[in-house]
Amino acid sequence: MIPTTYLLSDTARLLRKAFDGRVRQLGMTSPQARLLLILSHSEGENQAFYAERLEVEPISLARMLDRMEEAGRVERRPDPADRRAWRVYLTDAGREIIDQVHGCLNGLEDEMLVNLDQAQRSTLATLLETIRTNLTHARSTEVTVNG
Amino acid sequence: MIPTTYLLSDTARLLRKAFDGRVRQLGMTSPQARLLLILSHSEGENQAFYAERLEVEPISLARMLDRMEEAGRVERRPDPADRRAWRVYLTDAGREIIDQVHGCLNGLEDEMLVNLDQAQRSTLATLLETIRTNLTHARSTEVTVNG
DNA sequence: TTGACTTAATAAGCACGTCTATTATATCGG
DNA sequence: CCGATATAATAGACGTGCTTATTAAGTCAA
Repeated sequence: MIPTTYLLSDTARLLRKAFDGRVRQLGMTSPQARLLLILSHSEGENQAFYAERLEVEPISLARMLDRMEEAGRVERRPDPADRRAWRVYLTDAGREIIDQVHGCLNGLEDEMLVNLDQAQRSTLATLLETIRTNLTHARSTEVTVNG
Repeated sequence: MIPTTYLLSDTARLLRKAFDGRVRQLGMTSPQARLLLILSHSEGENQAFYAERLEVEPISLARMLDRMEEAGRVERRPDPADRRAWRVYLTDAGREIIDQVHGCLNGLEDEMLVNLDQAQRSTLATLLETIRTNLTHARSTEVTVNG
């Protein structure tokens, strides 16, 4: 019997691998692709905003931006109201590949959920949401398990 | 609506974080902890065996072993029948913390699955298994090596 | 035996994530 | 205004994973 912890992290690793394989042809990695999608809906915020959205540390986001800026997909512009902060924008080149990223993501989702009907898919989503909530609150709340 | 791909990778990241936090007190990381558990059941195999078990590349396993050997938890011994290979063993120090690692893992699993009854837990396991299988066979986009 | 192929392990270099520490700037209380 | 505190971003060091390439050794066929 495989512990659910292993099962979950294994599955996620395979997912990341599969997504990496797809978006690699676009010259990017999966976290970068995801940031691009977020930018396509919420452009012009500061780095802390995107770090929060991706649920990574600000420094991790900063490193990613360095590489994506170098690749010419995004650009930092100084925040006119806060000299500490940068505002992040898509470049034209970045904007042009958004559709392809969407294509990769949709294709992967289809592939991943093959053999699962609509009911199973929504059950899965619900279960994962619960676990995510459990893990998010794992630090603050000590919960006892009964039966 | 959050794509299931995101939901899954988010949840896994939180899980990894939570496990890291637990085993950190034992001076190790979650992949190291997992390798230790595998070793406690299957000791004395070569590196390729453990890489396969962890489903990582041999080089990733080698780097992990470097650090764990340095930490005095495992040791490499030359394979008497194959001068290319090393056989991997737990040290006494490594063996002594196995129980604590088990404790971390069980505690995490409980925490993660709070609010899910037995039926939901087994549904989750089944769904994740299906997805894992889907992703394992999702080599269509991958460059084929052997035709 | 020789030569081709495979396999075990490692090296180099990169992406991504963490932690801790640091710099610069905002903000808030007195 | 000033000092304490908080926030935005970055630097350094590290662990884990990948790809690609290399070395050494085993294997198998001619």
